[in-house]
Amino acid sequence: MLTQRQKMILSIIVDDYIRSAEPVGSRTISKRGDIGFSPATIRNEMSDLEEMGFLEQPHTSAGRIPSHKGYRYYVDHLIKLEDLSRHELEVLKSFFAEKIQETEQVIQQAATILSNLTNYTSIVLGPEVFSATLKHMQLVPLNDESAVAIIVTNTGHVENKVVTIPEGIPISEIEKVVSILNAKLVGVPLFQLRSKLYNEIGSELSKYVSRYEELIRMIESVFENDDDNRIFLSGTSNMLIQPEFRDVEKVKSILDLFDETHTLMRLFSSMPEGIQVKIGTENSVDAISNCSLITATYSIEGQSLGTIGILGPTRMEYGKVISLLDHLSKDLAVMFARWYK
Amino acid sequence: MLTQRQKMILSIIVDDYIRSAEPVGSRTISKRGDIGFSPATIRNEMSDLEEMGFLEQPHTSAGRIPSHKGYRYYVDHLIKLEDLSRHELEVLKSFFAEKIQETEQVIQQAATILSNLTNYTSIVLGPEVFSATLKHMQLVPLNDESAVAIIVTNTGHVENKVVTIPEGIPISEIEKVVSILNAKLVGVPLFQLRSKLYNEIGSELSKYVSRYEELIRMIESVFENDDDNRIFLSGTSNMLIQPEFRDVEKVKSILDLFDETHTLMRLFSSMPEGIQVKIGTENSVDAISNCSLITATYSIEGQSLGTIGILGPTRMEYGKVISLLDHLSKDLAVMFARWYK
DNA sequence: GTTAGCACTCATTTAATCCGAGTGCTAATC
DNA sequence: GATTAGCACTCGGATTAAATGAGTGCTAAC
Repeated sequence: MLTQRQKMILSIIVDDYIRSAEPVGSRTISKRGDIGFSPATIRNEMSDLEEMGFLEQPHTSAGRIPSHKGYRYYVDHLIKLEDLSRHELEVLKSFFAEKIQETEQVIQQAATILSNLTNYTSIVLGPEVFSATLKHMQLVPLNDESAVAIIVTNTGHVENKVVTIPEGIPISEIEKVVSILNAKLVGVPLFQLRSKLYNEIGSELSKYVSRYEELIRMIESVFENDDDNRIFLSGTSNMLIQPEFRDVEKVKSILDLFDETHTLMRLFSSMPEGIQVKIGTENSVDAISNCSLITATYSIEGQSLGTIGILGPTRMEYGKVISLLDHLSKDLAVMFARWYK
Repeated sequence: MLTQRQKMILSIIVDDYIRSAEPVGSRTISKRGDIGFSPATIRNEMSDLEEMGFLEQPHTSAGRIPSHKGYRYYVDHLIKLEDLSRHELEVLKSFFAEKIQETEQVIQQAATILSNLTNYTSIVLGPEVFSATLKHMQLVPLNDESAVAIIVTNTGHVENKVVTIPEGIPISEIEKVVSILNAKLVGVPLFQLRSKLYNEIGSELSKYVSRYEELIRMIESVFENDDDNRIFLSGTSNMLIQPEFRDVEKVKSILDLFDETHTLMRLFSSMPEGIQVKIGTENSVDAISNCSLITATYSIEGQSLGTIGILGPTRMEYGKVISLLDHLSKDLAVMFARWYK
């Protein structure tokens, strides 16, 4: 357990280092008006803090910087959440004042706003389409072999896929199937579609349509939604303005990661609900072991829809970013709730 | 007009500099087996070439590097197009062997392949949807106020947009409009839709539907397609591996550009047909004044559909990249031609 | 026209030195 | 016992100086 004074010193070091990116020395701390201890005292405390693993020293004659453990303690116990600035509130307000109808646009914009306000990289995972329910489905034949299958959800989201029509099945038959499906499946959440398709619809179809298995397999392929384009990045180049990444070698692997949508998806969809702070190696992805990732989920009625997040150096403005994510995620939740009503 | 020997020397300098990124000296050139002139002679020629503006010297005691004008002359007169390597052919072949049905996926993959094979950044503009013709349109009501409008083209492309339904117009009426539109507009190229809508359809509609102007305005908004998501990048971080961009300051503005989809769209859609090479400041965009951009359009029956391109340092492997783009653009053209048949 | 020779230039590398921020320890002080 | 003043010590970074060497331009000879 840390003494009050140790906490205060740790807190000052973290704050100072976040601001300046320079190791913090005992004199600097001592000179702060509200301290009232000499550098020597501070040094003793810092030495203890280092021994306990909260601080480290880049080299003997440098000041101290927080270790991962130090950041963790700071985030868990010492952090002061900052209120949003007038400007930030302004930006958020005007964002939600706009009447946007496209989910994709909203998400893209949210990402842009986050990266602009923080000067870090933002990563936003759009609302999961799975929990939406089927509003309408349709098949538009393109030619003899293929057709576009279209699914519309109650949230206004449209998924489409080009499918190959099983040979020798007349269009009329397919249309019959689609109209049966529409009658049976409208209102069903997408994630239940596949099981319903097999369990309840299959037998039903067999009455009206020959060779329904092939058709079902075709339709099933439509329901396999690809999540990959749910993810949006903004401010990727902000990574470069951080002094710790001034060296090209060190950013390269991070920027490479940004190209790997799939890894990002995996990383993000594994984030638990609420606000999460992952510091350095707490992240499962190697490329960002020198970064911190803060995420917040937005949800409707306890059901998490998607995730917004900020990636920056471990030396990140935790207080500010957490407040911002908290605020925005709640606003997004409200907005989607109204939207999906 | 350059003498044969000057051309040879310029060519060697460009090739060597492209390979090594180091200024090329007279001794290096002289030592090449097939030259047969002493360094002194080469120096005289280089001095002349510099005076003519084809070469420049980073500083007095350094070798020469090609100027923009030098690269231009090289590309216009000296370039040796390289045949694709076995490996490159292999990759392209297996790409086109896959049966992919989604335009978006094809384009994304094409971008990935380009950046992987070249180690530069690739930028790909997907097929213009404008030249496709309308296959089907539909309106799916979500609730009393809004609906999803869906357009399917003969190429299997689906555009959708959430629209607000003008107050007090019953669904039945809207459905009537849509069915009229379907009857009249199927087969019309998308770029003609808006004019047709006003000139031919307007008067027709007025017979059946009251307050058709509002409806037309609503439908028109659906036809305003946003091009912004036609563009795909890959290998953006490859910019960092170029020695000329080892300095973070210099890449920052380029990476920033990659976030500005809109500028990229403008840049790309202004590219003329065929293969284009823009060297350094020939590019209208400031951020890439130290880069070269090579683009190739792919087209069906003389009608250009989209553009594939490679962005790299001016010190780019022109011969290799041009061959690759040429090859891939033609393959894409064939593929889409068959696809759209 | 070509080339050998030579003086000259200048970025880059290496080494030597200095500087100062910061530490750890000890002894004196509160 | 906690705090602090004092001091020797450490070490990265900046500064300077010298050495290196790749490359040039010019001139005179071939």
